[in-house]
Order: sequence, then C-alpha cells, then structure tokens
Amino acid sequence: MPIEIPDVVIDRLPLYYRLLSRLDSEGRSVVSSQELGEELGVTPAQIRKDLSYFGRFGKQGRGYSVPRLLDELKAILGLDGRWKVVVIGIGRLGRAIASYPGFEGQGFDIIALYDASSGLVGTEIEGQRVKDVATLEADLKKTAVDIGIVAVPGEHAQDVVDTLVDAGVHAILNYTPNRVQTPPNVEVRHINPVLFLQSMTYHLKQRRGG
Amino acid sequence: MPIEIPDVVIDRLPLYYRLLSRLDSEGRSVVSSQELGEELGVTPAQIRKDLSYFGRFGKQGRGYSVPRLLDELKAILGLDGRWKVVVIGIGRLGRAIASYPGFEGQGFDIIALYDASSGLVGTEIEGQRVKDVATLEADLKKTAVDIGIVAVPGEHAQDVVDTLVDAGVHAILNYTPNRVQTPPNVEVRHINPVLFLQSMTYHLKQRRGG
DNA sequence: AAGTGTGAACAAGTTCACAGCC
DNA sequence: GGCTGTGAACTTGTTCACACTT
Repeated sequence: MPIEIPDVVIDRLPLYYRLLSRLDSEGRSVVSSQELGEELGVTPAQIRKDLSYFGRFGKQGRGYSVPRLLDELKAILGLDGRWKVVVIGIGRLGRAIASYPGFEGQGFDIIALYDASSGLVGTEIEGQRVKDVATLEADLKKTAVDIGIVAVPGEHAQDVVDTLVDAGVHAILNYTPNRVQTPPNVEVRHINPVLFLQSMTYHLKQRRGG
Repeated sequence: MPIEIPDVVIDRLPLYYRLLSRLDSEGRSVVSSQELGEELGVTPAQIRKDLSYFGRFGKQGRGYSVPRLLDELKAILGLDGRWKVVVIGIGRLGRAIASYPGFEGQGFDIIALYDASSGLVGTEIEGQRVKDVATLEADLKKTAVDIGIVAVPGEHAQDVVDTLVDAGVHAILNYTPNRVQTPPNVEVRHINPVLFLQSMTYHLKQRRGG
C-alpha cells in the first residue's frame, strides 16, 4: 500500500458497490464513470480517482465491466466473507434493527440479541432468544464478534461500548444520541436522526428568508 | 451575513447544540472552546471558527456563556419554533420512528402517519390514526408540512419523495436504501446503516492485515 | 471515437498563532 | 492569565484536462 487512502473515499465505495449490484442484477455488463456519476450525483472524475486508489479496473474507450468492478469492490470492502454482529438493546428500535432484512443479504449475520430488561430476556425476536446483557462480556470472550450495534437508552451507551471494546470488538454502530469515547483503533458510526433534522431546519429557515 | 457558510459547519452546529443542552441542564454557566472540543473530539479552533460565522458569542479570558450560546444556536438552527413532520411507511422501522421520543422534545411534531397497506390504514399507532398514503397529496395541499420522513419499501421511495416535493416539502429524511433525486432547493438526508457497516468492514479488514 | 487514469491546478476545510480583550 | 476571534498557512479533497489505450 504505497499511499494512504482518504476516509471519504472509503465511505463512498459502498455507494458505488450498491449501484453496481443493481446494474448487475439488471444484466448490465459495462458502465462508464459518467453514468455512475449521474446516477449518484457525483462527478465522473471523482469516481475514476476514487477507484484508481485501488487499481486500474476500467478499459479506455469502453468503461468498467460491471461484474468485474462489483467483484473488486466486494473484495476491497471485505464483503466476500460474512461478519458477526450483535445487537444490544431490544426496544422498538432494536427490534426494527434485528428484523431489518438488509443486513443478512449483505453478509452481516446477527448472531445474538441482548437486553437488560427481565421482561424481554428469554423472549424470541426473529427466531433469536434475547439474552441478558449481563452475559455479554462472557459471551464475547467465548465467541469473537466483529460489529456491535448499540440501541440501548443513551445513558448506558458508553458502558455497553466499553464492554464491547474491552472484549476486542473494533466496529460499533451507535444508534443512541450520545457520542461515545473509544480508542483510535475502533471504528464508530453514529446514527442520530435528530441531528439531521436540525441541520435541515437551518436550511428551511434560510429559504423562508431568515 | 456577508460570506457563505460551509455546509459542514451547519452539520456540526446540532452537535454543539446538543452538548450545550446537556451542560445547561447540569447547571454549567460558562464553558471554553477547549472543553467543548474535548467532549466532542473536535479541535477548539474549529469550534471557535464555526461559531464566528454567526457572531461573537464568547468573552475573552472567560469562554462562552452556556445559556447564551444555547439560545443563539437555537435561533440559528430554527429550533425556537416547532416543525411539522409526516412519516410515510409504517412498517417496523416506521413504527420505531413514530414512537421515537427524541423528536417531540426537540420541536418536531409528527402530525400524521401514512401507509399503503389496507391492514394498517385506520389502526392506531402512538395515538395517531394511520392514514392511507393515497390521501397524502391532498392532505399536503390542505396542511403545509415541513419535513417528510420516508420509511417505505425502497422501490416506492422516489414516488413518495416526488409527491412530497411537488407539494412543497423542502426537507426529506430518507430511511430507504435507495438514493432519491430531488431539485437542488430540497434538503435530503439518507440514513442507511448498511453503508456504515460496509465502510467499517473495510477498516476491519485492514486491521487483520488485509 | 470514446472513456480511463492521473499529475497538476484548484477549491474547500482545518489548524496555527497571535493580537486583542476581559 | 486566560481565552476568544480571525487572518494566514497549511492540509485535505475535488476537478480539470489531456496523454494514452482500446
């Protein structure tokens, strides 16, 4: 790996991957950066530059082979294997996550669900018995997990994340509104719809002649 | 306001706002950019620069008045009023959204829920009668709505968004995995957890010595 | 003729560093 | 003494434009 690849580039690859999956399923065999860009609202130059960090996948005068590029991206993103995921916090949101059909099909296996409420522990959700979060630490020591999805009440987010990180989980998707602290070798993504709404209201206000 | 304010700055303001709310509720009266930065994982210089786009809210030698800055941000982001929101698509995800307690408290009123399924239309969710999406267009003409949250199956996302945009909705939060096309004067935010997982797997793969 | 790959030019965003004020 | 506000320096990211390949 000669030069460092910017994080923004990595963040765009899944977008390309998703579009190529669709094109592939529609039977398209070749596509240009121009067309990819139009579909995604990105400049063709950016797509070419992004891909060029990883290799030379296109053919001059023709474009990119859809199945070829799809395969390359799959390998780059590590989507050619399966990843073990646990969900902690099985309230309404956690249940929606646990039953979201988009994970399984993309290589993410939800192998366990955890909650703290005695009313929920032991019940079945999507064919999984909900386990007591008190057993999380011990379970992680027995079975390595790749990704933790945190959907507990905000005030418990940091505790749960600490448990995950201490047990060697290096990727966390945090659905709580609280930011969490992690060591630099842990990837964290925050999903907080309120922040999105609040940045949109700024723009709405502007339009109104604010 | 002489110069144009970068979008990245706007996107950070809700983060500051949230932290200040917390500090305010804890009774803190003054805070420095240093401390804000530590809490949020951002440099103090960036916070000062961001705020300086909107005014001079701090006092040299002391820092920022927490209630004052909170109020300023509230006004800047338009959070001093209430915003009308509709949710379209009341599956598991839509239901989780409709019952998410974080919206109401932040000035977002979910005034209607819509779904296409005859099994759902007419039922009660969180004290709201679910309406038929076929009536959405007419309803929007009668009652102006600020923000549309879209949680329908992906293949219907563009249709729903078109209906919203045609009726004058200028802010859309899209929970479907499909990107949607909108005119430039419409704000759209996409929430797609799979994209986050896929960018994290890239980094996980690197750690493993990929 | 069409479309990639890429160095170079450019634009955007971040951090520095310090004058100025409390 | 401490901390803001802000031009200037720097860094990062994007777009241009064209040589090159099919």
